[in-house]
Amino acid sequence: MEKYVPVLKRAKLFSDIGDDEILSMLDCLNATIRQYGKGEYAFRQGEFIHDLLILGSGRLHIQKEDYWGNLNILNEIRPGEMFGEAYIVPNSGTLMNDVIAAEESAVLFFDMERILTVCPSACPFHTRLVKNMFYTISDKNKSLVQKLSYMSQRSTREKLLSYLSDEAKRQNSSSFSIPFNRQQLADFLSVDRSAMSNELCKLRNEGMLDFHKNEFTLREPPQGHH
Amino acid sequence: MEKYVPVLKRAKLFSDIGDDEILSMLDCLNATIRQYGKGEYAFRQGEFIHDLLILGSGRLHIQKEDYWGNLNILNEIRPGEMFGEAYIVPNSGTLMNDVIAAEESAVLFFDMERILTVCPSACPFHTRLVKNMFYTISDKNKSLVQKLSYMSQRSTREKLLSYLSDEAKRQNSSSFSIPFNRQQLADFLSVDRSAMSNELCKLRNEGMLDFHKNEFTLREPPQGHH
DNA sequence: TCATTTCCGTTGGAAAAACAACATACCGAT
DNA sequence: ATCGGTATGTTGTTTTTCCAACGGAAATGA
Repeated sequence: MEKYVPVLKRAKLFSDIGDDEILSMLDCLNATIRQYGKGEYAFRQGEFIHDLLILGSGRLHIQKEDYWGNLNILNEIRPGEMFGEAYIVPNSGTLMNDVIAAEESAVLFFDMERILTVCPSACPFHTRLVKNMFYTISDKNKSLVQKLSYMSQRSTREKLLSYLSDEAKRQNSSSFSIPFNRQQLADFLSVDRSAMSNELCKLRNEGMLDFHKNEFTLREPPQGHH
Repeated sequence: MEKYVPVLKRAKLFSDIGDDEILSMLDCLNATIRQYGKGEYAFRQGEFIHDLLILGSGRLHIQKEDYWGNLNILNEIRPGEMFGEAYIVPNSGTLMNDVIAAEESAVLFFDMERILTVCPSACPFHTRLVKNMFYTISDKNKSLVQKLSYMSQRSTREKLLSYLSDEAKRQNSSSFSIPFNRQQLADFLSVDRSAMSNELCKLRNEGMLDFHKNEFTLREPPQGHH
């Protein structure tokens, strides 16, 4: 169990909690480990999840298979990442996805009841843990809402403008850089790369913005333009 | 303050907590109220939020204005709903949206620090509150992830299939009803209603599914079909 | 330096979605 | 049953996106 302390130390859930405390909390939280071989299903659609899960080592894929058997990889989980936390809620129903080990992996199981039910005195860092938990989920929540606001735009142009506009706000400057190359940005916005590239250049020609590589600058559109 | 107890009682955050406890917790959590007139800005893009917010009465609109001034109503908040919780996280940056009172409204402010820091003994329902908090956010999180998985599909057809497939899983039957009419479903999936209606009928003609009104049945596609 | 690879922009044709306009079915009220 | 309103389905046109293919620029590495 000790071998995973360095991984957990970097996990948001345990930020600001020291090595010793983490180790003692693993006990307090009733943590257990399960190993999965490459290609093995860790969880299947339809299962109930009762524990908070953190990947200790390896790599997991969150996959979805629809009614007609079409497969779709939704997400890749890296060591230290928490997952499945949304399904621990009572009456949240069963898992809607499959979780499969992309390589030999170890998953840590934490008893959720113990995390949320504060122990009387044993763990002084329990409050810290609850806060981290809340912060982690809230953060995820926030980025999901933002992404959704881009994706709900109908056209590639609008998707780009809403995303870039938000980044300008977030970085508090009309000049900013983005953490994506073109292909990644296209994937993030769920559009075709070449079409997006084309649209970006149109926007530049119209004077809405400038860019080179992943440095962007938003501009006031020329007067009289619609 | 007492007048809002019935509203809070119905709020997920206070579920399973009695009237008396709610009232005493309002004190414990340092709750305050602010009133907003119709059309007044409750919060503006760029502000920091430190408190958990619940709408006591009225109606709020979450709006977004982009760099070029285009307005977009993202969400409508009803009494009892919690909002802005994602921005309480330290270093989460400032609010990305405007919040405007669509009608005369009252907003309750709760001190987040006090919610997450468990008081020694005074509030026996504090643990319940923390759980509710977690459950509420997780629930939201789950539905966001799901919606995102539909929206990230490129075509209307794929959006429909992934949504309907998920509903079949969730209701554990290939026959199920959905909580939307056509226009609402189109809005939910961010597509054009008539195009979606058209696509649904194509799918029916291909033998993939059947429906009338908001009752759907998924079917195995006929053999030999691609 | 040269070869290889990756990234980015461009183009044209095919496919799909949006849009507008209309037809039909359904529903509630009188 | 009739009327008005709403929800849904249908069709044809316009616009947009997707897709595949290509060329040049920049980065990488031998």
